[in-house]
Amino acid sequence: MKELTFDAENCPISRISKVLQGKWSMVIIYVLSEGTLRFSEIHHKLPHITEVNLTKDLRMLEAYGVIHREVYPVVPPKVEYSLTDMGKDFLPILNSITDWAEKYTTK
Amino acid sequence: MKELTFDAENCPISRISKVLQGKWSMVIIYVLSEGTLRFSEIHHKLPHITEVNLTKDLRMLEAYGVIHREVYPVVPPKVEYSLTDMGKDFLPILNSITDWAEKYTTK
DNA sequence: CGGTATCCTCCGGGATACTG
DNA sequence: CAGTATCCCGGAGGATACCG
Repeated sequence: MKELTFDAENCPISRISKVLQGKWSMVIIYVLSEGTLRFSEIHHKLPHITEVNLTKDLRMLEAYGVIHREVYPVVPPKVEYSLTDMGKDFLPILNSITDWAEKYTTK
Repeated sequence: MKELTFDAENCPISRISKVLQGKWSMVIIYVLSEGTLRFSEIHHKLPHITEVNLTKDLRMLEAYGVIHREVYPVVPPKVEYSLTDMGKDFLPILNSITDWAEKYTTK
């Protein structure tokens, strides 16, 4: 493995950990893996997260460049979320994590 | 991708997310990737984490089966930490995450 | 429809000091 | 050496209500 320092500046793990630390980050990425979704569609798939926190997490993922937010200036409002290339590149990792978790954890 | 439900009971992502949510979890796994380490050695490699939280995280990782804690009944105390098979299986994932973070984030 | 505003609680995580 | 014991604080995340 590569040699790393363990501060947020130089360590890629520390740098990206904020994204993965969110309770809902990975699940949001997962539901967006199937394609573009509107805010309400995401919320419908993830009813356990509140609108406040869904908004917060979506903005955070957007800030990190994982997802793209497209606003259509229509009435009623229409906003679509989709994975960026960065987000799509995370999908195989997410699959690995899922497999790993399934192998070693039990219901 | 597989079909999942998104509660901690049935969704492997949700089930394992606690492990990855910890600020230091992944870095601890990383430093243990090179081999067995004593408490003080881990702490030396990760000086930014307090002993309290290092202890807490180590116990959590142990509870999830990611690391093994071996206590030697000697004076002064000697405790060694190492990765379990589950922990070792996570290393390629950790590498992927590191590469992904390096590719898309900047210092 | 896609959010905000507000309030509240819990706990992750830091700082410091102490111990078997 | 390998932790505990306390104290403290910010912020994650939930609940509810409201808005352009």
